[in-house]
Amino acid sequence: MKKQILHVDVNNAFLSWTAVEMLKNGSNIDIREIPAVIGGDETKRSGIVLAKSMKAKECGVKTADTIYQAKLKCPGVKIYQSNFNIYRKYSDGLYNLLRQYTDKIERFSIDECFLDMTEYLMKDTLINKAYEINRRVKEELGFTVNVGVAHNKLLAKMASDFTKPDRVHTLFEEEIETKMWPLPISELFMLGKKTVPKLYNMQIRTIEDLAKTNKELLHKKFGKHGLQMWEYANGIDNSEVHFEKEKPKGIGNSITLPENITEIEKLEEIVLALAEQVTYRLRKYDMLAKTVNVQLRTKDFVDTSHQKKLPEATATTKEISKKAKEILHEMFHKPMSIRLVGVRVDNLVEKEEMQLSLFDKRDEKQEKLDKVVDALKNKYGYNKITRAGKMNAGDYLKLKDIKK
DNA sequence: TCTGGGGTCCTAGGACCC
DNA sequence: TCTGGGGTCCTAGGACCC
Repeated sequence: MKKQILHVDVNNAFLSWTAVEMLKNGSNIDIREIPAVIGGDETKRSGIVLAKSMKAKECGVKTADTIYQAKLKCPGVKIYQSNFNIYRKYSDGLYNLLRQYTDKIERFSIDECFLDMTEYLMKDTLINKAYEINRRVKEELGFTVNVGVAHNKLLAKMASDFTKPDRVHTLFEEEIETKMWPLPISELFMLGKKTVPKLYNMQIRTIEDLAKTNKELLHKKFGKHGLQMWEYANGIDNSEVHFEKEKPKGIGNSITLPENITEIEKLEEIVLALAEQVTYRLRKYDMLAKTVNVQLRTKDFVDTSHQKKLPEATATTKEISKKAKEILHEMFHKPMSIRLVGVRVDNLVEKEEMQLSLFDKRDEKQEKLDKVVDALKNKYGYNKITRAGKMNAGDYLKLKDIKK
């Protein structure tokens, strides 16, 4: 049986949500109506555009441009700082509205959802529901969404990306040739800036060109990715809407430092602070990690990462930060000027799944200590509680808006 | 004061085992 | 003396997404 899928995509999410919040707080300007962007903070060296208004887009401002570039392209553009607590609130508002239509919702990102509406068997009913969602979000929540209507997730997502904002688009199988095939390959989901030039060199320019390219040739040239791009170009996607809460596969935290660091002692403090955040989140999921990974970015934007297996799965700050420091020392073998430091854990397992053997070596005392600290953090907010020995690192980190 | 931060999945090479 | 070959685990890096 054919699935009935909707993809709901918030238009200029961060900017729209900021606009609605500002209006609610008594602002007399709607930043959706002026040249404006949501961006990081240049003084913290995180100055890139995260979202832009239509007027800013008309000047040529693109997502991920530097704030510096945005100002050049669009003199007088207004810059607003991002605030993920606000985004989470509006994202939840959208989710709660969509839940009135089905429980089978996948939160694909903070501003995108897939809905499995297979219960609405009539095609017209499905399209009517899409328009209803579009209208209700606008009226009840104050921002606009695009809704894509199709028989699989890929086509629904491609459809919601057609003309914006505030639109409903369908992309059923019989519409692929007219609506999707004429588009340039760069518009196809999962074709990024590395693959597109390679396809161009093969004289493949449109999605139709790709759809009609020999599948085996693509397989040979691009491996699994080649098969996937051929299927996507032909509108083939059998994936399910993953509506059940999924546990994360890895958890990471990284920070671009306010200035480059050359001393390993300072890096150690940053690594400890990052490991604290990572393990805090890990424990909130009731999970344990088997692998620790440290990432460094030099002043020249050269990224390296090293990872190591832990002797046993753990979630304690002590063991994970110890391993992270070990890795840091292994990586920092020559003078380096570091711009970004990251710590992440992978190979996560659920805590209950770990059977407690008689020879269990997990440090129960450390776990209890971590639990006390976590409870305090939950009560007073994350940044109120710091650990002795990370004061300098805290000086760097407290500048950032740390997400829970 | 040019270049974020959070993820997922895949690949390729080396180690190691039988 | 012409030294195979399959399988798994581990690691580093790359590509892509929002």
